[in-house]
Amino acid sequence: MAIQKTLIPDELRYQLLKKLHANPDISQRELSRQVGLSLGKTNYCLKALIEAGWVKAGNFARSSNKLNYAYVLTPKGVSEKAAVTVRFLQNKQEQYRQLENEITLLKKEAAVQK
Amino acid sequence: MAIQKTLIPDELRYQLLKKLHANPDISQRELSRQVGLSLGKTNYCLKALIEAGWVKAGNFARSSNKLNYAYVLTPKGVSEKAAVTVRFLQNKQEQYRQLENEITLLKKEAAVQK
DNA sequence: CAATTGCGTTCATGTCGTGAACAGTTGCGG
DNA sequence: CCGCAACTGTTCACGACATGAACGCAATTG
Repeated sequence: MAIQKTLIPDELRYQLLKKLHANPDISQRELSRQVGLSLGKTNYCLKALIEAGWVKAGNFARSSNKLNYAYVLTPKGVSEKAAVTVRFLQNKQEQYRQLENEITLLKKEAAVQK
Repeated sequence: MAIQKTLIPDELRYQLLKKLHANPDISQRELSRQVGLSLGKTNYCLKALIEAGWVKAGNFARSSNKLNYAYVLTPKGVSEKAAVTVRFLQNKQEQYRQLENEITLLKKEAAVQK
């Protein structure tokens, strides 16, 4: 059986690409803080984004620092960011509709039990 | 350090109390199917509901069957069901508002990137 | 030239969901 | 009566996964 690498859900992908696009010169620790992930998971996701070809880890900070990479979105990464934003939006809108239904149902229940 | 028993979130509590109230004579397997839980977790949650005094496991099905309990809501269980329904509703409405905000933000982003 | 700081990376550890397996009970057909 | 199949609640070994302390390295500071 082929091993299925745990793939990053849209929500995470969206937030990471958004953060990185706005601020490529950011450490994994800082990124993990801003997105609310553990350091280990951030590292894992970042590698996945790089392997997917959406992000490139170049080192340009202060005179070619070996560490302290800059995580820049590739052209593919930019279009993926746009795509995932749209997908994410549609998802949210679907959730929105479902919530509407659930709320009206809940209101009825709450009224009955009062 | 005191061991913190994993407590059942409102959503689960709501769904379980609702199902049990509508149909007390239900097996754990059937309940797990309807609510979408694993058997093990269903068993765990049921015990928690019983320990909390919201549900009583009496055996009344076909001539005092030793197994095949009936899970009936206690008076406390009934009022908790009403309470959790209201809490759950408020929660959903809060989510609803947050989604509204997120969606408008996402729409802007999607428009910019187009 | 230490010492400190910050970096990316690793991985032992703990947490938690899962469902196959088990023992007990009932109902049914022979 | 007596298997036997079909159900029940309960358990627990297993796997999947998140976590963050620890490590080696580079750059900066004193």
